[in-house]
Amino acid sequence: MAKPDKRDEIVRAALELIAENGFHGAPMAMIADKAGVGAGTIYRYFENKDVLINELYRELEQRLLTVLMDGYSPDKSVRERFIHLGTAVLRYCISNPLDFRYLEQFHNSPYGVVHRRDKISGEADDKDIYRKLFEEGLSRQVIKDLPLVMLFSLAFGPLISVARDHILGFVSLDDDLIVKIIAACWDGLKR
Amino acid sequence: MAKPDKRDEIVRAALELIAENGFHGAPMAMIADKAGVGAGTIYRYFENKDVLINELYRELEQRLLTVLMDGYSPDKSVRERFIHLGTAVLRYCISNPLDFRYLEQFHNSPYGVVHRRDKISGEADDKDIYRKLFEEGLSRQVIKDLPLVMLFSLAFGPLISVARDHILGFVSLDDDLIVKIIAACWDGLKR
DNA sequence: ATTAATGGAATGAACGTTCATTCTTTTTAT
DNA sequence: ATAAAAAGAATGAACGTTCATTCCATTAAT
Repeated sequence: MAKPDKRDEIVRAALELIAENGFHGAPMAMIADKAGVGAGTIYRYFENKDVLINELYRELEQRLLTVLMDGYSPDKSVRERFIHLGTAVLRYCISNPLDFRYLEQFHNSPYGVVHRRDKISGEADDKDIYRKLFEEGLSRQVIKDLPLVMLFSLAFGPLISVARDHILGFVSLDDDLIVKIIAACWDGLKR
Repeated sequence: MAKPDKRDEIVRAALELIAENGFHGAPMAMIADKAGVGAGTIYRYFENKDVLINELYRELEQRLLTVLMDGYSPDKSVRERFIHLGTAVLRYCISNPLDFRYLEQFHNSPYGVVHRRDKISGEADDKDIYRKLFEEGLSRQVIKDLPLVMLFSLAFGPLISVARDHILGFVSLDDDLIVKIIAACWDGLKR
Protein backbone atom coordinates (compact mmCIF):
# COMPACT_ATOMS: atom_id res chain seq x y z
CA MET A 1 0.00 0.00 0.00
CA ALA A 2 2.81 2.39 -0.80
CA LYS A 3 1.22 4.00 -3.87
CA PRO A 4 -2.02 5.67 -2.97
CA ASP A 5 -0.97 8.65 -5.02
CA LYS A 6 -2.34 8.04 -8.49
CA ARG A 7 -5.14 5.77 -7.45
CA ASP A 8 -6.29 8.41 -5.04
CA GLU A 9 -6.20 11.13 -7.64
CA ILE A 10 -8.23 9.00 -10.03
CA VAL A 11 -10.86 8.27 -7.42
CA ARG A 12 -11.09 11.90 -6.41
CA ALA A 13 -11.47 13.04 -10.00
CA ALA A 14 -14.10 10.41 -10.72
CA LEU A 15 -16.07 11.41 -7.64
CA GLU A 16 -16.11 15.05 -8.60
CA LEU A 17 -16.96 14.57 -12.27
CA ILE A 18 -19.60 11.91 -11.73
CA ALA A 19 -21.19 13.78 -8.84
CA GLU A 20 -21.48 16.91 -10.95
CA ASN A 21 -22.21 15.50 -14.40
CA GLY A 22 -23.46 11.97 -13.91
CA PHE A 23 -21.91 8.74 -15.15
CA HIS A 24 -22.37 9.72 -18.76
CA GLY A 25 -20.95 13.18 -18.27
CA ALA A 26 -17.70 11.75 -16.97
CA PRO A 27 -15.79 10.00 -19.76
CA MET A 28 -12.67 8.14 -18.78
CA ALA A 29 -10.56 10.60 -20.74
CA MET A 30 -11.94 13.46 -18.68
CA ILE A 31 -11.37 11.62 -15.43
CA ALA A 32 -7.80 10.90 -16.48
CA ASP A 33 -7.31 14.52 -17.39
CA LYS A 34 -8.63 15.86 -14.10
CA ALA A 35 -6.54 13.30 -12.20
CA GLY A 36 -3.42 14.43 -14.06
CA VAL A 37 -2.88 10.95 -15.40
CA GLY A 38 -2.77 9.18 -18.72
CA ALA A 39 -5.96 7.56 -19.93
CA GLY A 40 -4.45 4.12 -19.86
CA THR A 41 -3.19 4.54 -16.32
CA ILE A 42 -6.68 4.24 -14.92
CA TYR A 43 -6.76 0.68 -16.19
CA ARG A 44 -3.73 -0.22 -14.14
CA TYR A 45 -5.80 0.46 -11.02
CA PHE A 46 -9.31 -0.47 -12.15
CA GLU A 47 -10.25 -3.22 -14.54
CA ASN A 48 -12.86 -1.02 -16.22
CA LYS A 49 -15.22 1.86 -15.62
CA ASP A 50 -17.79 -0.33 -13.86
CA VAL A 51 -15.24 -1.50 -11.34
CA LEU A 52 -14.12 2.06 -10.71
CA ILE A 53 -17.73 3.15 -10.14
CA ASN A 54 -18.42 0.30 -7.74
CA GLU A 55 -15.22 0.64 -5.77
CA LEU A 56 -15.80 4.35 -5.34
CA TYR A 57 -19.30 3.59 -4.09
CA ARG A 58 -17.99 1.15 -1.54
CA GLU A 59 -15.50 3.69 -0.25
CA LEU A 60 -18.18 6.32 0.22
CA GLU A 61 -20.53 3.85 1.88
CA GLN A 62 -17.79 2.97 4.30
CA ARG A 63 -17.03 6.61 5.07
CA LEU A 64 -20.69 7.31 5.75
CA LEU A 65 -21.05 4.27 7.96
CA THR A 66 -18.10 5.41 10.05
CA VAL A 67 -19.72 8.81 10.54
CA LEU A 68 -23.03 7.23 11.50
CA MET A 69 -21.49 4.99 14.11
CA ASP A 70 -19.58 7.82 15.74
CA GLY A 71 -21.33 8.46 19.03
CA TYR A 72 -24.04 5.91 18.32
CA SER A 73 -25.13 4.13 21.45
CA PRO A 74 -27.36 1.03 21.18
CA ASP A 75 -28.49 1.64 24.74
CA LYS A 76 -30.37 4.83 24.09
CA SER A 77 -34.06 4.92 23.30
CA VAL A 78 -35.29 4.16 19.79
CA ARG A 79 -36.26 7.77 19.35
CA GLU A 80 -32.89 9.07 20.46
CA ARG A 81 -31.06 6.66 18.21
CA PHE A 82 -33.21 7.64 15.25
CA ILE A 83 -32.50 11.31 15.86
CA HIS A 84 -28.81 10.55 16.08
CA LEU A 85 -28.81 8.68 12.77
CA GLY A 86 -31.00 11.20 10.98
CA THR A 87 -28.91 14.12 12.12
CA ALA A 88 -25.68 12.39 11.21
CA VAL A 89 -26.94 11.48 7.72
CA LEU A 90 -28.24 14.94 7.01
CA ARG A 91 -25.14 16.71 8.28
CA TYR A 92 -22.90 14.38 6.31
CA CYS A 93 -24.83 14.97 3.09
CA ILE A 94 -24.78 18.71 3.54
CA SER A 95 -21.10 19.00 4.31
CA ASN A 96 -20.08 16.46 1.65
CA PRO A 97 -22.21 17.46 -1.31
CA LEU A 98 -20.02 15.60 -3.78
CA ASP A 99 -20.38 12.38 -1.81
CA PHE A 100 -24.12 12.89 -1.58
CA ARG A 101 -24.56 13.60 -5.26
CA TYR A 102 -22.46 10.57 -6.14
CA LEU A 103 -24.47 8.30 -3.88
CA GLU A 104 -27.67 9.61 -5.44
CA GLN A 105 -26.40 9.00 -8.97
CA PHE A 106 -25.49 5.50 -7.93
CA HIS A 107 -28.78 4.69 -6.25
CA ASN A 108 -30.80 6.05 -9.17
CA SER A 109 -29.06 3.80 -11.65
CA PRO A 110 -29.02 0.11 -12.47
CA TYR A 111 -25.98 -0.22 -10.20
CA GLY A 112 -28.08 0.92 -7.27
CA VAL A 113 -31.01 -1.34 -7.96
CA VAL A 114 -28.77 -4.39 -8.16
CA HIS A 115 -26.97 -3.35 -4.99
CA ARG A 116 -30.25 -2.86 -3.16
CA ARG A 117 -31.68 -6.17 -4.32
CA ASP A 118 -28.58 -7.96 -3.07
CA LYS A 119 -28.79 -6.17 0.25
CA ILE A 120 -32.45 -6.88 0.90
CA SER A 121 -32.26 -10.53 -0.04
CA GLY A 122 -29.10 -11.04 2.01
CA GLU A 123 -28.88 -11.68 5.70
CA ALA A 124 -28.96 -8.74 8.10
CA ASP A 125 -25.46 -7.38 8.24
CA ASP A 126 -23.93 -6.38 11.55
CA LYS A 127 -23.56 -2.98 9.97
CA ASP A 128 -27.24 -2.75 9.11
CA ILE A 129 -28.12 -0.57 12.03
CA TYR A 130 -31.27 0.81 10.44
CA ARG A 131 -32.83 -2.58 10.26
CA LYS A 132 -31.94 -3.37 13.84
CA LEU A 133 -33.27 -0.05 15.05
CA PHE A 134 -36.59 -0.40 13.26
CA GLU A 135 -37.03 -3.99 14.33
CA GLU A 136 -36.52 -3.02 17.92
CA GLY A 137 -38.93 -0.10 17.50
CA LEU A 138 -41.51 -2.50 16.14
CA SER A 139 -41.16 -5.02 18.94
CA ARG A 140 -41.30 -2.26 21.54
CA GLN A 141 -44.37 -0.90 19.76
CA VAL A 142 -43.01 2.63 19.65
CA ILE A 143 -43.14 2.96 15.87
CA LYS A 144 -45.89 2.27 13.35
CA ASP A 145 -46.60 -1.28 12.29
CA LEU A 146 -45.39 -1.18 8.69
CA PRO A 147 -42.98 -3.25 6.60
CA LEU A 148 -39.33 -2.41 7.16
CA VAL A 149 -38.74 -0.91 3.74
CA MET A 150 -41.69 1.41 4.22
CA LEU A 151 -40.40 2.58 7.56
CA PHE A 152 -37.15 3.31 5.83
CA SER A 153 -38.92 5.38 3.19
CA LEU A 154 -40.89 7.21 5.81
CA ALA A 155 -37.84 8.05 7.85
CA PHE A 156 -35.24 8.84 5.24
CA GLY A 157 -37.25 9.78 2.15
CA PRO A 158 -37.78 13.32 3.41
CA LEU A 159 -34.22 13.69 4.64
CA ILE A 160 -32.72 12.75 1.32
CA SER A 161 -35.14 14.96 -0.55
CA VAL A 162 -34.35 17.88 1.73
CA ALA A 163 -30.61 17.32 1.44
CA ARG A 164 -30.90 17.42 -2.34
CA ASP A 165 -32.91 20.62 -2.19
CA HIS A 166 -30.29 22.17 0.04
CA ILE A 167 -27.42 21.22 -2.24
CA LEU A 168 -29.26 22.43 -5.33
CA GLY A 169 -29.95 25.69 -3.56
CA PHE A 170 -33.72 25.37 -3.29
CA VAL A 171 -33.60 25.75 0.48
CA SER A 172 -30.97 26.68 3.01
CA LEU A 173 -30.79 24.28 5.93
CA ASP A 174 -29.53 25.66 9.24
CA ASP A 175 -29.32 23.93 12.61
CA ASP A 176 -32.85 24.91 13.50
CA LEU A 177 -34.35 23.50 10.32
CA ILE A 178 -32.35 20.29 10.66
CA VAL A 179 -33.73 19.70 14.13
CA LYS A 180 -37.25 20.45 12.93
CA ILE A 181 -37.22 18.22 9.88
CA ILE A 182 -35.87 15.27 11.84
CA ALA A 183 -38.49 15.78 14.54
CA ALA A 184 -41.11 15.83 11.78
CA CYS A 185 -39.81 12.53 10.41
CA TRP A 186 -40.07 11.04 13.84
CA ASP A 187 -43.66 12.24 14.07
CA GLY A 188 -44.38 10.28 10.91
CA LEU A 189 -42.64 7.22 12.25
CA LYS A 190 -43.83 7.00 15.85
CA ARG A 191 -46.94 5.11 16.76
CA MET B 1 -52.91 17.31 -38.05
CA ALA B 2 -54.60 14.10 -39.04
CA LYS B 3 -51.66 11.80 -38.29
CA PRO B 4 -51.35 11.12 -34.61
CA ASP B 5 -50.62 7.52 -35.48
CA LYS B 6 -46.87 7.48 -35.89
CA ARG B 7 -46.19 10.27 -33.45
CA ASP B 8 -48.12 8.35 -30.85
CA GLU B 9 -46.24 5.15 -31.51
CA ILE B 10 -42.93 6.96 -31.19
CA VAL B 11 -43.92 8.52 -27.89
CA ARG B 12 -45.18 5.23 -26.53
CA ALA B 13 -42.00 3.42 -27.54
CA ALA B 14 -39.81 6.14 -26.05
CA LEU B 15 -41.74 6.02 -22.80
CA GLU B 16 -41.35 2.29 -22.46
CA LEU B 17 -37.68 2.11 -23.37
CA ILE B 18 -36.59 5.11 -21.34
CA ALA B 19 -38.66 4.05 -18.34
CA GLU B 20 -37.08 0.63 -18.37
CA ASN B 21 -33.53 1.38 -19.48
CA GLY B 22 -32.92 5.06 -18.86
CA PHE B 23 -32.12 7.75 -21.38
CA HIS B 24 -28.88 6.10 -22.37
CA GLY B 25 -30.43 2.70 -22.74
CA ALA B 26 -32.87 3.98 -25.31
CA PRO B 27 -31.08 4.86 -28.55
CA MET B 28 -33.11 6.51 -31.25
CA ALA B 29 -32.71 3.47 -33.49
CA MET B 30 -34.24 1.28 -30.82
CA ILE B 31 -37.11 3.66 -30.25
CA ALA B 32 -37.75 3.73 -34.00
CA ASP B 33 -37.67 -0.04 -34.09
CA LYS B 34 -40.11 -0.50 -31.23
CA ALA B 35 -42.40 2.13 -32.75
CA GLY B 36 -42.34 0.27 -36.06
CA VAL B 37 -40.94 3.32 -37.79
CA GLY B 38 -37.82 4.32 -39.68
CA ALA B 39 -35.09 6.04 -37.71
CA GLY B 40 -35.37 9.19 -39.78
CA THR B 41 -39.12 9.40 -39.29
CA ILE B 42 -38.74 10.38 -35.68
CA TYR B 43 -37.11 13.58 -36.84
CA ARG B 44 -40.22 14.53 -38.78
CA TYR B 45 -42.08 14.74 -35.48
CA PHE B 46 -39.34 15.82 -33.06
CA GLU B 47 -36.48 18.13 -33.81
CA ASN B 48 -34.08 15.98 -31.79
CA LYS B 49 -33.92 13.59 -28.86
CA ASP B 50 -33.99 16.36 -26.28
CA VAL B 51 -37.22 17.71 -27.67
CA LEU B 52 -38.75 14.25 -27.68
CA ILE B 53 -37.74 13.73 -24.05
CA ASN B 54 -39.15 17.07 -22.95
CA GLU B 55 -42.41 16.78 -24.87
CA LEU B 56 -42.98 13.33 -23.44
CA TYR B 57 -42.38 14.71 -19.98
CA ARG B 58 -44.92 17.45 -20.52
CA GLU B 59 -47.51 14.95 -21.67
CA LEU B 60 -47.04 12.80 -18.59
CA GLU B 61 -47.13 15.81 -16.28
CA GLN B 62 -50.42 16.83 -17.86
CA ARG B 63 -51.88 13.34 -17.51
CA LEU B 64 -50.93 13.22 -13.84
CA LEU B 65 -52.36 16.66 -13.20
CA THR B 66 -55.68 15.60 -14.69
CA VAL B 67 -55.81 12.58 -12.41
CA LEU B 68 -54.97 14.69 -9.38
CA MET B 69 -57.70 17.22 -10.09
CA ASP B 70 -60.32 14.55 -10.55
CA GLY B 71 -62.56 14.77 -7.48
CA TYR B 72 -60.39 17.43 -5.87
CA SER B 73 -62.46 19.91 -3.94
CA PRO B 74 -60.82 23.13 -2.68
CA ASP B 75 -63.55 23.38 -0.06
CA LYS B 76 -62.52 20.37 1.97
CA SER B 77 -60.16 20.58 4.91
CA VAL B 78 -56.43 20.78 4.35
CA ARG B 79 -56.06 17.29 5.74
CA GLU B 80 -58.70 15.82 3.48
CA ARG B 81 -57.22 17.50 0.46
CA PHE B 82 -53.77 16.23 1.29
CA ILE B 83 -55.07 12.72 1.64
CA HIS B 84 -56.84 13.05 -1.68
CA LEU B 85 -53.67 14.22 -3.44
CA GLY B 86 -51.42 11.68 -1.76
CA THR B 87 -53.72 8.81 -2.56
CA ALA B 88 -54.15 9.93 -6.15
CA VAL B 89 -50.39 10.28 -6.68
CA LEU B 90 -49.60 6.94 -5.14
CA ARG B 91 -52.34 5.09 -7.01
CA TYR B 92 -51.32 6.71 -10.27
CA CYS B 93 -47.68 5.72 -9.82
CA ILE B 94 -48.55 2.17 -8.95
CA SER B 95 -50.94 1.59 -11.80
CA ASN B 96 -48.72 3.40 -14.33
CA PRO B 97 -45.27 2.13 -13.50
CA LEU B 98 -43.86 3.19 -16.85
CA ASP B 99 -45.02 6.74 -16.33
CA PHE B 100 -43.60 6.74 -12.83
CA ARG B 101 -40.25 5.37 -13.87
CA TYR B 102 -40.04 7.89 -16.69
CA LEU B 103 -40.83 10.78 -14.39
CA GLU B 104 -38.17 9.58 -12.00
CA GLN B 105 -35.56 9.30 -14.72
CA PHE B 106 -36.42 12.81 -15.76
CA HIS B 107 -36.33 14.31 -12.30
CA ASN B 108 -33.00 12.65 -11.49
CA SER B 109 -31.32 14.13 -14.52
CA PRO B 110 -30.14 17.55 -15.63
CA TYR B 111 -33.49 17.97 -17.42
CA GLY B 112 -35.27 17.71 -14.10
CA VAL B 113 -33.06 20.12 -12.24
CA VAL B 114 -33.52 22.77 -14.90
CA HIS B 115 -37.24 22.17 -14.94
CA ARG B 116 -37.47 22.46 -11.18
CA ARG B 117 -35.39 25.62 -11.04
CA ASP B 118 -37.68 27.24 -13.61
CA LYS B 119 -40.73 26.18 -11.67
CA ILE B 120 -39.58 27.44 -8.29
CA SER B 121 -38.35 30.77 -9.57
CA GLY B 122 -41.52 31.29 -11.61
CA GLU B 123 -44.82 32.65 -10.36
CA ALA B 124 -47.28 30.28 -8.70
CA ASP B 125 -49.15 28.55 -11.45
CA ASP B 126 -52.89 28.07 -11.23
CA LYS B 127 -52.13 24.40 -11.56
CA ASP B 128 -49.73 24.42 -8.64
CA ILE B 129 -52.18 22.98 -6.19
CA TYR B 130 -49.54 21.70 -3.79
CA ARG B 131 -48.25 25.16 -3.17
CA LYS B 132 -51.73 26.52 -2.59
CA LEU B 133 -52.61 23.69 -0.25
CA PHE B 134 -49.49 24.07 1.86
CA GLU B 135 -49.81 27.85 1.98
CA GLU B 136 -53.32 27.52 3.25
CA GLY B 137 -52.24 24.90 5.77
CA LEU B 138 -49.58 27.28 7.01
CA SER B 139 -51.91 30.25 7.38
CA ARG B 140 -54.50 28.10 9.16
CA GLN B 141 -51.70 26.78 11.39
CA VAL B 142 -52.65 23.14 10.85
CA ILE B 143 -49.27 22.11 9.41
CA LYS B 144 -45.72 22.65 10.64
CA ASP B 145 -44.03 25.97 10.12
CA LEU B 146 -41.40 25.02 7.56
CA PRO B 147 -40.38 26.35 4.13
CA LEU B 148 -42.63 25.18 1.31
CA VAL B 149 -40.03 22.97 -0.37
CA MET B 150 -39.41 21.18 2.91
CA LEU B 151 -43.11 20.55 3.40
CA PHE B 152 -43.13 19.09 -0.05
CA SER B 153 -40.24 16.76 0.79
CA LEU B 154 -41.88 15.75 4.02
CA ALA B 155 -45.19 14.96 2.35
CA PHE B 156 -44.12 13.35 -0.91
CA GLY B 157 -40.62 12.09 -0.25
CA PRO B 158 -41.92 8.95 1.45
CA LEU B 159 -44.66 8.40 -1.12
CA ILE B 160 -42.27 8.48 -4.04
CA SER B 161 -39.81 6.27 -2.24
CA VAL B 162 -42.52 3.78 -1.40
CA ALA B 163 -43.90 3.80 -4.95
CA ARG B 164 -40.42 3.00 -6.26
CA ASP B 165 -40.04 0.16 -3.80
CA HIS B 166 -43.38 -1.23 -4.87
CA ILE B 167 -42.53 -1.10 -8.56
CA LEU B 168 -39.12 -2.66 -8.01
CA GLY B 169 -40.79 -5.42 -6.00
CA PHE B 170 -39.29 -4.60 -2.61
CA VAL B 171 -42.72 -4.23 -1.06
CA SER B 172 -46.27 -4.96 -2.14
CA LEU B 173 -48.64 -2.07 -1.53
CA ASP B 174 -52.28 -2.90 -0.98
CA ASP B 175 -55.16 -0.58 -0.07
CA ASP B 176 -54.48 -0.96 3.61
CA LEU B 177 -50.83 -0.01 3.32
CA ILE B 178 -51.64 2.93 1.08
CA VAL B 179 -54.01 4.36 3.65
CA LYS B 180 -51.46 3.81 6.39
CA ILE B 181 -48.51 5.38 4.64
CA ILE B 182 -50.48 8.47 3.70
CA ALA B 183 -51.75 8.81 7.25
CA ALA B 184 -48.14 8.55 8.41
CA CYS B 185 -47.11 11.33 6.02
CA TRP B 186 -49.85 13.49 7.41
CA ASP B 187 -48.57 12.80 10.92
CA GLY B 188 -45.23 14.18 9.83
CA LEU B 189 -46.82 17.21 8.27
CA LYS B 190 -49.44 18.26 10.80
CA ARG B 191 -48.62 20.66 13.57
C1' DA C 1 31.73 5.07 -8.88
C1' DT C 2 29.98 4.63 -13.20
C1' DT C 3 27.50 2.40 -16.58
C1' DA C 4 24.48 -1.10 -18.42
C1' DA C 5 20.54 -3.94 -17.96
C1' DT C 6 16.01 -4.90 -16.29
C1' DG C 7 11.14 -4.61 -15.31
C1' DG C 8 7.20 -2.46 -13.91
C1' DA C 9 4.57 1.90 -14.27
C1' DA C 10 2.78 5.28 -17.22
C1' DT C 11 1.42 7.06 -21.51
C1' DG C 12 -1.62 8.54 -25.31
C1' DA C 13 -2.50 7.43 -30.09
C1' DA C 14 -5.33 4.13 -32.25
C1' DC C 15 -9.21 0.85 -32.53
C1' DG C 16 -13.75 -0.75 -32.67
C1' DT C 17 -18.25 0.30 -31.28
C1' DT C 18 -22.28 2.97 -30.43
C1' DC C 19 -25.05 6.71 -31.03
C1' DA C 20 -27.73 10.90 -32.78
C1' DT C 21 -28.48 12.94 -36.83
C1' DT C 22 -28.53 13.58 -41.95
C1' DC C 23 -29.08 12.15 -46.68
C1' DT C 24 -30.78 9.59 -50.43
C1' DT C 25 -33.96 6.54 -52.09
C1' DT C 26 -38.43 4.49 -52.11
C1' DT C 27 -43.28 4.51 -51.13
C1' DT C 28 -47.70 6.62 -50.60
C1' DA C 29 -51.23 10.01 -51.40
C1' DT C 30 -53.31 13.45 -54.18
C1' DA D 1 -47.21 13.54 -62.22
C1' DT D 2 -46.07 15.76 -58.25
C1' DA D 3 -45.29 16.32 -53.63
C1' DA D 4 -45.27 14.82 -49.08
C1' DA D 5 -43.93 11.09 -45.99
C1' DA D 6 -41.30 7.24 -44.66
C1' DA D 7 -37.47 4.36 -44.61
C1' DG D 8 -32.97 2.92 -43.52
C1' DA D 9 -28.16 3.34 -45.09
C1' DA D 10 -24.56 6.63 -44.44
C1' DT D 11 -22.01 9.88 -41.57
C1' DG D 12 -19.24 11.69 -38.13
C1' DA D 13 -18.56 12.52 -33.32
C1' DA D 14 -17.77 10.50 -28.84
C1' DC D 15 -16.77 6.85 -26.02
C1' DG D 16 -14.41 2.82 -23.45
C1' DT D 17 -10.65 0.18 -23.95
C1' DT D 18 -6.14 -1.63 -25.75
C1' DC D 19 -1.35 -1.80 -26.71
C1' DA D 20 3.16 -0.58 -28.53
C1' DT D 21 6.19 2.47 -26.71
C1' DT D 22 8.50 5.54 -23.29
C1' DC D 23 9.97 6.61 -18.81
C1' DC D 24 12.05 5.80 -14.49
C1' DA D 25 13.77 3.58 -10.52
C1' DT D 26 16.30 -0.23 -9.04
C1' DT D 27 19.75 -3.72 -9.59
C1' DA D 28 23.87 -5.82 -11.62
C1' DA D 29 28.22 -5.48 -13.73
C1' DT D 30 32.49 -3.29 -14.44
